[in-house]
Amino acid sequence: MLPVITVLQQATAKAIYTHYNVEISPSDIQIQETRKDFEGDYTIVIFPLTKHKLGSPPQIAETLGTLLKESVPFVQSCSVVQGFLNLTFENNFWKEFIVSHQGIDLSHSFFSPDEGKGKKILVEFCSPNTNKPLHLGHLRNLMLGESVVRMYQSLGYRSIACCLYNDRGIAICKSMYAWQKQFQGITPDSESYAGKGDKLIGDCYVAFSRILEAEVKLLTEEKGMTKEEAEKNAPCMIAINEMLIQWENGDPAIRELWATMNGWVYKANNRIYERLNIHFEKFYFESDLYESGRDIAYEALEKNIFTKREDGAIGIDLTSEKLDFKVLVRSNGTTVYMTQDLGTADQKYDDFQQEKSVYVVGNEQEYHFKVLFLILKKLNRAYAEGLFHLSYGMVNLPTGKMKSREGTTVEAEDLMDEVIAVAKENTIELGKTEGMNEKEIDALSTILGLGALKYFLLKVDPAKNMLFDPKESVDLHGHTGPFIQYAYTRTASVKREAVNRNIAPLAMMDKVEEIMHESEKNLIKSLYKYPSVLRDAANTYNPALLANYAYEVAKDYNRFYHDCKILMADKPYLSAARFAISNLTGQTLKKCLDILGIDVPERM
RNA sequence: GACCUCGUAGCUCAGUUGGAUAGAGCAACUGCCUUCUAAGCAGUAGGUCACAGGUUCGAAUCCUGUCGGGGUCACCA
Repeated sequence: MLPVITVLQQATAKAIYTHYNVEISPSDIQIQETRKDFEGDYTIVIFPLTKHKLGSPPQIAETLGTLLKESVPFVQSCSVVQGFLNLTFENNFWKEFIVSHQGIDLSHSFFSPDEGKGKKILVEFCSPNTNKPLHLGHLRNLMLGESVVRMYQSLGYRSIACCLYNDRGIAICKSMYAWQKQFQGITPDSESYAGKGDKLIGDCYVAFSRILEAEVKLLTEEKGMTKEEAEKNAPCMIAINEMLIQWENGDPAIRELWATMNGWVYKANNRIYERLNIHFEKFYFESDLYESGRDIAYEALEKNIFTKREDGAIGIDLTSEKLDFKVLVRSNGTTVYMTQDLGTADQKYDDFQQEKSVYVVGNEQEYHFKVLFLILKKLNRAYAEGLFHLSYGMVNLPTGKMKSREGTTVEAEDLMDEVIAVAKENTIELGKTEGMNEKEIDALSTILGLGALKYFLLKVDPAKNMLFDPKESVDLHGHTGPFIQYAYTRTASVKREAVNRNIAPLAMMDKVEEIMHESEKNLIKSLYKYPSVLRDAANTYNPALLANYAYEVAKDYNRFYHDCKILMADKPYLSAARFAISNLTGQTLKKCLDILGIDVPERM
């Protein structure tokens, strides 16, 4: 079944051709949903056609309206308001949609079109350092990445979630050094850490900053050094640089400490991924890949794609692209961050031969990825066309920016615990927990709390910076995850109740005039849009589109629920129709939330 | 300084490739549970779409400039 908009575009283009003998591409016909204050379902915008000299807008609209009524079976009537041709569909069109989709589950092609079948997409996200705990920013990243994975899965793609650990380098050495100095013998299992190795590492990292501060203070005050000199010459800085060299030389003791401490972070992060219901299929490690681009650089130099500067540095001149000369191998022979990215990109393609490859990384790295993708294109990589940087904005707090050095970060897991606790409080307060045991209450609170948090992060356009208000993020009313979850539980409740009432399926011969209450029709129209919303959201890598759509459906359902008796309607066919609509709503909401990584309860 | 990006109701955000009278939620006020879950529904109030020009049948949307927020401009990651 073609989407209505496509059908109408084609029919309109054809009508214009037969009547005016003017050829217009169907995709140039502007069609939109009719605004609420006007009569109609879809509207053709006539103004753009005036440039083909077909007459005045009202004339064209009248003519096309008449022709469309004849050629498109489901167009019942039309009205012309200025340059807009409003089309009203036969109620049968909407009923047909409900009849043919009643009782479908999430594996139905309506929810899971297979247009991406045989294609692969790789999504890299989270990409944490191993020297501090995941924070609020990572949560936004995680939710975006996971949603993109699931959107493409729903389109039939083989969708692969991967995560690149930045597990080596000077920052890691800082935590290691501080542990040696101040945390000897302390492990995640020590009393104050309750198994949370990421917190221990984070504390080490902060401790290093303190050590450095103290040493710098000493050097500036007693030896009269400048701040820069002091930072360079502080004993702890000398020590970590030494440590980095030892690491690179494979010093067993250093490597062992490194592996142990990273292990603490992996364990903690894995627990968080698990709690968020996020599953990475593949982990990459910087420690395996950090030199992997060097060969590519030399190879490119041979092919004259890269050049050697007078000072010996190898890189690529991008001034013709209005960018700078980008160094990829330093004059001392070492590689830079982007060199590693070249190697990693090849590695990914070797592993998966994907058509599309997405990097979910904050917008501060836009320039980096612009250059990286351009270089890969110039290197003629087969996968270069499928690269996409899903760039997202910062998450700010009401108190200002998060800064790890100032301790104003919000740690991911603390936040998760908090939203769950608040959800629990609210649930109990509302008296919704009657008949539930403690375990069930906790399970529900988790679904609601995390649902609120996840939805809060996903409803905002990824491109934009957002403000994270902790109070708002645990809200259960209004434009929130729990609001949508609640609408779902209503559909579930109706379904349970239906068993007692012998609701027959809706049949095509059932009367239609009466089943088109306004709030009923609005809901059906919203449900109908699901596949095109999914496509838009996937094509633009924007889960917010789906998040806002789910809210719209939930709102429409709540109005429908309020206005129309579902199981207790006057006529059996009314109940049948409404029950079918209710069920399709339930599945749609469940599917949308699932793509957003949000669970639904069956009652709340 | 150069480049990128954002600026919509008191606050947080929607607003399709330019289309009709710019929409939600929160906060405030008012109604609605004897009925499938009121974590809901309905209503009131709230706007110079930062500002100034331009493009055109038509601009929150496109162009130019100004102001303001954020970001990036490494042989850092």
